[in-house]
Amino acid sequence: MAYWLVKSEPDTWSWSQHVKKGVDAWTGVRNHQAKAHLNAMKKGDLAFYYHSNEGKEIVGVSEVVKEAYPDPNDKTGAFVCVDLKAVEPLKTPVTLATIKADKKLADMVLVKNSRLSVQPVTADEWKAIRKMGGLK
DNA sequence: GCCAACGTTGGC
DNA sequence: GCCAACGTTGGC
Repeated sequence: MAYWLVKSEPDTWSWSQHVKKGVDAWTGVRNHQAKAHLNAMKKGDLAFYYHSNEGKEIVGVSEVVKEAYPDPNDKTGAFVCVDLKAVEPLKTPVTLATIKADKKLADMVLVKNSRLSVQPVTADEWKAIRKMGGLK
């Protein structure tokens, strides 16, 4: 079981849209590092859902329900996407500022390489953020 | 194959 | 809206 963090601009695709749809394809990745992470995702892995620009906070938890396959929106066929299912929202969103202020989390990829849209999260980071978000 | 120029992302 | 950081492109 691995943990991830995926980012979306709420303007484009927000958590509430994700929840409404239930399962949706995580498309639009056009970066090779992010692609490598998508390829590493396994069915049943969990991912934090992060809102960039608006909010700058982790708002929910999603589950990988389909492993990487070619992105239907990518004409070149070079990039992939996965299917994610909305699992549960955080009771309290965990903001970027909060993460930066926490010693345990200050070296997360989210802080170090904020532009990467799909990132690995360690088990420790996962637990800490769930707790901060008000989940068991 | 190097590197400068450019475009995009995302925090502030 | 600005700008720093990063990735990509293209000239040499």
